[in-house]
Amino acid sequence: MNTETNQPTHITNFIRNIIDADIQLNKNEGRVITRFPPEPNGFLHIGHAKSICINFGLARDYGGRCHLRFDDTNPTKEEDEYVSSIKQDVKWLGFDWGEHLYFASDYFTQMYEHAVTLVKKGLAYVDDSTPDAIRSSRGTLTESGKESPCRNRTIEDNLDLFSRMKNGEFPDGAMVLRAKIDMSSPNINLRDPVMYRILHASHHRTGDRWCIYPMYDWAHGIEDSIEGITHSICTLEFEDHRPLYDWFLKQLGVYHPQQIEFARLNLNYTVMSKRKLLELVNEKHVSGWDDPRLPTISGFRRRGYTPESIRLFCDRLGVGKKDAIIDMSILEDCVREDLDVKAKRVMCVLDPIKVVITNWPDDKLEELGASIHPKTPEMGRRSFMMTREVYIDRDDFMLDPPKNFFRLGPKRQVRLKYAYVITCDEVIKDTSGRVIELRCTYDPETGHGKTPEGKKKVKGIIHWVSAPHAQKVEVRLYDRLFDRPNPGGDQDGGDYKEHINPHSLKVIGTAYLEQGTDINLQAHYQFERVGYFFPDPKDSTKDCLVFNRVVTLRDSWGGEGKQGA
RNA sequence: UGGGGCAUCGGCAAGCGGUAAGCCACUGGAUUUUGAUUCCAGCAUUCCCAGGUUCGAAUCCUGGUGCCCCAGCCA
Repeated sequence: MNTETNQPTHITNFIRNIIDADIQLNKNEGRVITRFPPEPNGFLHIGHAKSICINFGLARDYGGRCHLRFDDTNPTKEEDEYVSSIKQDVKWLGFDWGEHLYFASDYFTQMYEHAVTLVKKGLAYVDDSTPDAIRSSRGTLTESGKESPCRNRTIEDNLDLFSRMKNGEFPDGAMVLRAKIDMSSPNINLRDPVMYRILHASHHRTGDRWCIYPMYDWAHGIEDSIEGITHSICTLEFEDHRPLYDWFLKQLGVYHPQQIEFARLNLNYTVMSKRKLLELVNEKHVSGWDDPRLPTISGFRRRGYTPESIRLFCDRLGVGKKDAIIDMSILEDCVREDLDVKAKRVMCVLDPIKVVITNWPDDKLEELGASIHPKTPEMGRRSFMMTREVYIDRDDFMLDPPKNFFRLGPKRQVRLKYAYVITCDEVIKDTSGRVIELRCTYDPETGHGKTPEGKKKVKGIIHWVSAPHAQKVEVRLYDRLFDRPNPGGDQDGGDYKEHINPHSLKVIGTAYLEQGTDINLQAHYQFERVGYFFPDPKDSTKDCLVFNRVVTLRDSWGGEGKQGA
C-alpha cells in the first residue's frame, strides 16, 4: 500500500501517477472529476468498457465523480435508441453517474457565444470555399497548407455571416466557421480547423433549433470546461488534437482541464470499430447488436458474461500508452473465475449415447444427490434418479482409446459422477458404424461415489443423466466470430467479412439436462465438466429452456482423437 | 530532418539514477466424485540496438531501428 494516497500499489498506472502529482500540488483543490463521453451513434463494446472502468474507477478511488455525457454534436448519425442502450450498459457494468448526466447539445448556446467571442478577437472566420477547396488547400503531411482567400475577412463581415449561418440562410456545405491558427503548422489539426458546419438536420434532442453544429475539437474542450472536468481521458488518436484542445481553451480564457490519452483496447478474433459492428448487424451476419458473438456489452450480457468478469478483465489489463492486442482467452479466464464461484452445478449431456445397464433391474429407481456447489454447501443440494437407461456424452467414449484417456471404452470402467462405476461390455453400432448404444454393467458396491475398501479407484468420472427423467433443452454453442486473430488487418486488402467463422454458432436442438432442475432464468449454471451456461434472456422460458454457452471449462486433456467415437 | 506517440518475460504491466513488482499464461508437485477449482514451487544477471555520462543506468545524453496515429464540413 502506498500510505500517501491509500491506493493499493498494484493498480498504479501513468494516469494515477499524474493525478497523484496533481493532488500533491493541490491542483484543482484535489478534486478528481472525469467523464465518459460516448457519441450516441452505436452500441457500446468492450473497448468502451475499458474507458468506463478507467473513468468511473478513478472517480471512485479518488472520491471524485464521473459524468456520463453524450457527445451528440452530429445529428446525422445520432439516435435516441443509442442513448438508452448506452445508459443501460453503463449501469449494468455497475457504475452510477448519479445526477451527472449531460448532453453536449445542452451547451450549444454557450458554444455559439464562445465562437462569437473568437470571431470578435479575430481568431475565427467564415470560409465559403467549397469542401474540395478547403481540403486541397490544407496541404499534405509533408507540405504546408495555403491560406484561404476568406482568411482576412473583416470581423464585421465574419460576425454577420456567422449569424446568418446560424439563422439558416445558407444551404448545407455553403460555408464553415474556421479557427485562424496556422496554415503551415506541421500539425494538420492546427491548419485553420473547422469549428462549425451547416447541417439542416433534425437533432435527437434540439430538433430543428440549430442548423449549425460544432465539430468535435471545438466542442469537446468547452464541454469539459463547463462541467469542471479535471482529467479528460481519451484514446491515443487524440494526442495530435491536444494542442488544439489547449489552444481553444486558452483563447477563450476559461477553466482548462487536462487531456490525457491512453491506448484503446484491441481484442483478437473480433472487430471493434463501430462501422464494422454496424455492418455486421445491418447485413444480418449476426442477429443484432446483442448477438452473443459480438464484443458489444449487450452481446456479452446476453451471452452470460457478468459485469464483475468484465470489470476484472479491465482491471487486469492496466492502462498504458502501448498499442496492444489482447487475447480473447484473457477475457474468457475472467468469466471462468467469476462463474466458478457463482454458478450452480448441474449435469447436462449435449451429444448423447444411450447406455443400458444390463444388471440394473428394469423397474428399479434410485434417488441420488449432490451439492449444488462443491465448495459452497450453503447453496443446497439437488437430487436425481438413477435408472437402467442413461445418457452419456459422446466425447466420453472412444472405441479405441489411448492409454491416457480416462473415460469409457470397450471393456473399460468409468464412474458415473455421484453414482456407480460401470463397465462397458458391448458396443452397438448402426449400419454406418456409428455408435448408438453401449451395454454396461454396474458395480452395486460403488454407489454415491464411494470406492469400497480394497477396490481399485476408478480415475475416470463422467457426467450422465437418466434417460427417462432428463429434460430436453436447447443449447447454443458459441465460438469466435472470426477465423483469424486480426480479421480487419488484411494486407492484401481482403474484406474482414470474408473471415467470419462459419462455425461460430452451433445449435444443439436437444440436449439432456439433469431432471428436476428448477432453472432460474437469471442464474448462471455450470454443466459439470463441460462449461458455463446462461439461459438466453430473449428466447428462454421456463417451459422451453435455451442455454447459451458462456465459455467452456478449462480442459487440460489435450483431446487427442477427441471426436474418436 | 512533416508532426505526434510507443518499445521492459509468451501476453499485459510496475519501475522515474541505487542494482528487474504484480497479474495472466506456462512448467513441476499436492488435494479433488468436474482431466474443473484450490494449494504450493519454479519462471527476465536483464529492460529494441549501438555508443556515452556516472561509483552505479531499464531509468540521463547521443545516434540508430521497429511499430502505431494524423491530410472528415466524423468522433
